[in-house]
Amino acid sequence: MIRNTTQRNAIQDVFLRKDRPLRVEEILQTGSERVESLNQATVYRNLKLLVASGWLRIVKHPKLGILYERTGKAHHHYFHCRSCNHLFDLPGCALNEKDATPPGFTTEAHEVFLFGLCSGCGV
Amino acid sequence: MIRNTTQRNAIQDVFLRKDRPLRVEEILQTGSERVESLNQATVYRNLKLLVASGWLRIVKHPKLGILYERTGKAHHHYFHCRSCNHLFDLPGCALNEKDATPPGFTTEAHEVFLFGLCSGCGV
DNA sequence: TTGTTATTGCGAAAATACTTGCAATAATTT
DNA sequence: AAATTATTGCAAGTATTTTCGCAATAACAA
Repeated sequence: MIRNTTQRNAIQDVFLRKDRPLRVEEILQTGSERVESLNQATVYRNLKLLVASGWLRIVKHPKLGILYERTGKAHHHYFHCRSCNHLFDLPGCALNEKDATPPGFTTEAHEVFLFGLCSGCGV
Repeated sequence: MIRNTTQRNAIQDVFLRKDRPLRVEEILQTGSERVESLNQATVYRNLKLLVASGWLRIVKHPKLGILYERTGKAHHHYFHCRSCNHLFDLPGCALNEKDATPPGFTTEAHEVFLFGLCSGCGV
C-alpha cells in the first residue's frame, strides 16, 4: 500500500509550483527547502514511482539530459534558455510533420527543442 | 605534427561511407573491419581530435545519446528509425521558428528529431 | 636507415548517473 | 496504543561511458 509521505509530497509540490520540466538536481535542491533531510536516493525512488504511476514522464533533452515533467499536457515543444538554464514548455506545435518527412519515411512522433533567451532573461 | 595513421584513416572512412551520424560503438565496430586491432580508446582519442579540428561535430540525440557527424552540412533535421536504429539526416527545415517562438522569447537555434520508420524498413 | 615522437593498445582509473542493502523511521491498520 | 511494513537516510555498490598512464609501435624527418 502506498503511503503519504512528506518527502513525496514535497517532490510533487516542486513540480506543481515550478510547472516546467525539472532535473533531478533541481528537484532535490528545491525539495530540500521543505524537507531538509531529503535524500537523493529518495528523490530517485519517488521519481521512478511517480513515472510508474503515470504522474510524471521522462523528457530526454539533447543539452540538459534527463528531466521529469508532469503528464497530461498536450504535445508541445521545449525551449531552453541559455541564461537561466531553465527548460520551458511551449504550447502548440509549429512543425509540419508531413513537410518534414521525406518520401518513403513514416514519421510517428517528433520532438522540437528551441534554444535562446526566455522572456525573463532577454534584453 | 599530426601523423597519418591507418586507424584514423579507417575512422574517417567510416564516416565517409556511412554518411550519417554515428555512435562510438558503430564507429569502433565498423572501423575494426579495416583495422582489426582498433581500440576503443583510439576511437575516442581520434573523435576528440577530429572534433577539435572541425572535421566532425557532436550530435546529442534525445534517444540515442551522443553521436558524431561530419561537418559542412547545412542545418537539417534528424530521423531515427525504430527498426534499424539508424539516425538519418533530413535535408531542409520544416520548422517555422518564428511561429514556434512565444512573445518575449528569442530563439537562436533549434533542433528537430523525428521518429518512425525509414524507407528501408517501412512496409 | 636511424632518430624522434605522435599514436596506439591495453588495462586501470575517473566521471556520471543511478541503484541497492540495511537499519531506523514513520504512516497506516487494527 | 501497538503492530505492521512502506519509506527514508546513508553509504556503498552498479552501470555506463569516457579518460589516462605507460610501454610498445609506427609515421615521418633527416
